[in-house]
Amino acid sequence: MSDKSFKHVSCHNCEARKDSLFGSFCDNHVDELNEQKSCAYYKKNQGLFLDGSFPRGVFCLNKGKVKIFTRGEEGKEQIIHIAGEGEIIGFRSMFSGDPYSVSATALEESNICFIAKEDFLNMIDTNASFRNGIMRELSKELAERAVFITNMAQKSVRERLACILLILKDIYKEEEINLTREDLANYVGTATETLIRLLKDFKEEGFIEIHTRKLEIINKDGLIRLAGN
Amino acid sequence: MSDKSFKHVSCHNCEARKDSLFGSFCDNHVDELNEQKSCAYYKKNQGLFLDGSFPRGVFCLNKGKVKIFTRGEEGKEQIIHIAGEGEIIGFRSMFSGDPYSVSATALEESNICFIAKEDFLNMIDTNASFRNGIMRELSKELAERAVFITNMAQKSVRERLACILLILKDIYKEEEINLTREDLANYVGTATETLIRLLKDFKEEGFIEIHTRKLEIINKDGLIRLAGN
DNA sequence: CGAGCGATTGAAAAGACTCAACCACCGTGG
DNA sequence: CCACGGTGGTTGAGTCTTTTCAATCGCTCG
Repeated sequence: MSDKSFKHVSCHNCEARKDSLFGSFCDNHVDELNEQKSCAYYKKNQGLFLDGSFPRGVFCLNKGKVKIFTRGEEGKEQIIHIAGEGEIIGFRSMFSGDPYSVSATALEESNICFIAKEDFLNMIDTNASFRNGIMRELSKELAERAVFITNMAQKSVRERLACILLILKDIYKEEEINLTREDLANYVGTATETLIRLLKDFKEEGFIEIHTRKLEIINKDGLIRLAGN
Repeated sequence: MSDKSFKHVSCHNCEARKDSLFGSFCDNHVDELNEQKSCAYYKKNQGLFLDGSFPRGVFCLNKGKVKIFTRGEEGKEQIIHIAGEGEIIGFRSMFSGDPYSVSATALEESNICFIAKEDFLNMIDTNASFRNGIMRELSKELAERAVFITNMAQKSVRERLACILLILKDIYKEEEINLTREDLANYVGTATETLIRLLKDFKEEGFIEIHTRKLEIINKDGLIRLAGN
């Protein structure tokens, strides 16, 4: 219903691909990838997949941002990760045979390609270096999540907010961070009201600037000191 | 220094292997595995590896329990996982080339085999079904950790304790749960004192029995209701 | 028998959440 | 062009959970 066709990006000159796990593909493989993938435009807040549904393939983010989240008992979202350009989304569930354990939703207008499970698994089986890249990625994420767990368990909300802002800085690069207060709170793992109060504190302490909805980090080192890891 | 030689267990009749990722190995592969692995006895509190050091291979737990943990800023442990019999430990870091992001320590007297990185990676490359098992395992753990993060972020300490007790029940099976209060607190992500108070509550509410240091779950359904997921 | 670690308890303080109300901006329809 | 409704943002007050600190207890290992 919302598949307004976006420009079909070729994998060959896809900037995002170059830093991605597909980056080391030789021309032949890129050809193949380019034929197999389909391209779609996603509106803000449009879902890619839902927790509990069965995966049919992986998504590759050409342009935009996507939040990966779970839902707790009362339906409250917990954001686990925000994917940026070049990221492959949903490949974890390609291997387990289980339904998705997380949901994914576009945070802004995004251009996202899709590769069918069969094609993806075929790449994994036949391309050892790609496979190793995927395994490395799985391992890295596992390590990241261990740190995340530790932060959640041991840091104050204030420290966690500093951590998350630094992570977001890396994702948004030179752009301003553009998330609803609720999404940000659901990433930090706190109540929206608490988050708002802390943002105000951070502003007063000169760590950030608030441009209505968007955030700009103006004292990265200060945040690093505050975050403490 | 503490390598009191334990009985050398053969992979062929290793009970733990049968439920493990090595379980589907054919006889030839088991032979090979058996020759490659070395076997060692670990005392309680003896470390397998430390965060930051470089992995030289993987560990396979024949008998005992091993805690996997990180350390937060002030050195406080956060337990991420407790491994039981049949688990392969440390294979995540085989792929990334990075040093360990977590530490591992035996929680009780354990018998643990070791497989050199080279041999392990060779198995991965040559044995597709084993490889798939490993990838499935990586994915499963990723999913588990997403749940863990959500629990940490959204549940009260009381609910988290219920969750963790249920997880421990699955690991310890019919045995009583045998952890220091501090380890348990570091798993739940709370202060030791808070944990002790909650254990007392749980006892008074008829969920558990406390035998000095050991815990026994006597109302699993109650805990499930309390944990709420 | 004594040292020391792990377990326990109490009291006070801090951090975070909830609830309730209010504001501000934005797009819509009249 | 303006009033209206709605969503997302903000603020305040009160409450509750959880932590911290300090002290005590009890068991076990040399």
